[in-house]
This record gives sequence, structure tokens and C-alpha cells, in this order.
Amino acid sequence: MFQRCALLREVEAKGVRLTAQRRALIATIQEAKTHLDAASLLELARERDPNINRATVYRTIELLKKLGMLDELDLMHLNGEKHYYEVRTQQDHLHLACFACGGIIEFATPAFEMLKQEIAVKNDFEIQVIRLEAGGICSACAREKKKNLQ
Amino acid sequence: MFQRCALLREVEAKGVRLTAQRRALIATIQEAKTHLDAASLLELARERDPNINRATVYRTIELLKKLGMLDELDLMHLNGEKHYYEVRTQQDHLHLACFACGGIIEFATPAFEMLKQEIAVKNDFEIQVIRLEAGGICSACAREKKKNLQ
DNA sequence: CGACTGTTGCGACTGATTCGCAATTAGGGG
DNA sequence: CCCCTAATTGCGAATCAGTCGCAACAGTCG
Repeated sequence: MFQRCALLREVEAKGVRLTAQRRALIATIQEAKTHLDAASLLELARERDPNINRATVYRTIELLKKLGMLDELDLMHLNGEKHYYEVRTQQDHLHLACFACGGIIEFATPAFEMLKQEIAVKNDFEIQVIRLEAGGICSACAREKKKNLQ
Repeated sequence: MFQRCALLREVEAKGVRLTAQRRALIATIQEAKTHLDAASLLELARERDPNINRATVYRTIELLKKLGMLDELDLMHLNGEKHYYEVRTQQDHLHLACFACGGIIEFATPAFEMLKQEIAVKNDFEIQVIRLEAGGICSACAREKKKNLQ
């Protein structure tokens, strides 16, 4: 079950020691349906392996971030100061957080890739991590609001 | 001295009650030469008015954020989990944080404004706040690194 | 199957931010 | 100009995410 996890194989390929805890955490992150924060990641991972400690979660997150395999998000702090994590994908995408309903929209566009290029070239800056987040009102909530004003 | 502060006049115009503490905090933010976190803001503001409490700093930051006059930054958490603040400007700009030297580069480009437009239109999303931050290696540090490898 | 080294659990700790409540104060109406 | 009231503040305790030191444990390589 953990064996066919792409992220796991990638970590292995980098010569990182694979412990039971790391396997469970990586599988959990990879199969997550939503953006997980450290606490939810711990909770979910414990369903696979109850012997996981909070400190290990933070240490593993740190490891995966350093390996460039995990991205950290704030999601505009809609729910407090914690961070959320997601597996890094081929193409960077951005996150839109709705202040009204709390929903998160993901969006990718070539314009973002081009902007990245421009940033890197014009500032002679080697980008390792990039994060674009916006907060505002999604279309459904905007309609809702308008309706209530009538 | 506080009177000629543009931000202060703006806040006043919105019908917000102006206390001595808020005047001092707003003046401090406006005249800051670097990105301030809550603790440094408190420290600096106390030079103007020693009767300022930590809680008031956080409450004022919250207020100014809600008024859309202050933007919150992470600066890639180069120095821990705290947040940094800056007065919102006409044109949005992005922040590049160098993991090697800790330097921050600010950069604005029409491409960013256009990307914002595209995001808003394609997702039918009303953007209220937007934040683009990148982490990596600045040109000076890249040169330094290369030199040391030779 | 050891040994060596990296990893983990634990529990205490830190540092940023928030909260409840009583005391204070800005600023409009008289 | 003063008073009143609602908004704001100070205080100190509480919360909450994340970190640390250290002893016990466990992959991996030979």
C-alpha cells in the first residue's frame, strides 16, 4: 500500500533513510484530499501508524521542504496562524482563499510561469520556492452578497 | 509631526477613532525604513509614546489590515514564524528573500498586475489582498558560492 | 548479525498572538 | 466647554504552533 507511492520512491532515491513514521507521513500527505496542517497530518498519519509523535511530523515536514518536495501555504490565515502543506507539482499554481466561505481555489496559468521567469532574470535571483496567494470573495459568495442586498 | 502623516489622514477619513496609541503606531509604520514585525513595531512606537501595550499593537495591525491599508508578509519565515507589515502601496509588488544572506528584494512589474487581472477574471474572484513571495539565492550570494567552489 | 549513525519519543520550552475584563478616553451632543 | 457613551486600552493570563535536548531506538551497510 505504501509501496506504490510516487513521493516515497522519490524520497528513497535521494538516499534518505526511510522509517515507518516517514512512510506513513508521506503516504498521508500524498493521498490527502485537502490541504493539511501539521495537526491534521499527525492525526491522519496515526491511523496508519499510531506511533507517531508531533515532533516527528514537524521534522519530516522540514525534511520534505528542504528536499523541495513539499510546499508550505498560509491560505491567507483563514483559520489561524498554522501552515498547510501540499506535494510540489510540476507546474506551480496559486491559491485563492475566500474570506466569506473559506473555500480554496487553485489556479495555474502560463502567465505565472512567465512572471517567475521575469522575476528570476530581472533580479538575477535563483528562485527555489515561490508562493502566490490571494484573499477575497469567490463568485458564489459575491452573488450571495448581492442577493442579500436587494 | 504626526499631523503630516498621509496614512493617518486616511484612517481618520474612514471615521476611525484616533487614539494617541494609534497615532504613534501609524506614524511608526509609515516612517519605518525596514519591514517591521509586531515586536519591533512596539519597540519603535514606544519611542514616540511609552504607553503602548503589546495587545494594542496587534489590535491596531488587525484594524489596518481590515481597512486595507496594511499588508502582511512572511518573508519566507527567514527569521521564525513572525509576520512583517508594510503600508499598502498603489502598485502591488513582490518580495524575494535570500536564504543565504537574509536580504529582501522588492520588485514590481506590469506582468504582476496583468496576472492579477487574469486571476480575477478567469476565476470570477474579487481579489482584496494578494501576496507573492519567493525564496532562493540572490545574485551576490550566488557569485559568492561559485567563488568558494573554485 | 553487529555497529554506526541518523531518527524518534517525550516533555518541557519558546515565542507569537489572543483574550477577558476592568479602567480609561475620544469625540459628538447638549 | 463638559458630559456621556461606546470604543479602546492595559494588564496578565492563556492559547497555540512550533522547537529543543537528550536518552532510547532502528535503518542500512558491510
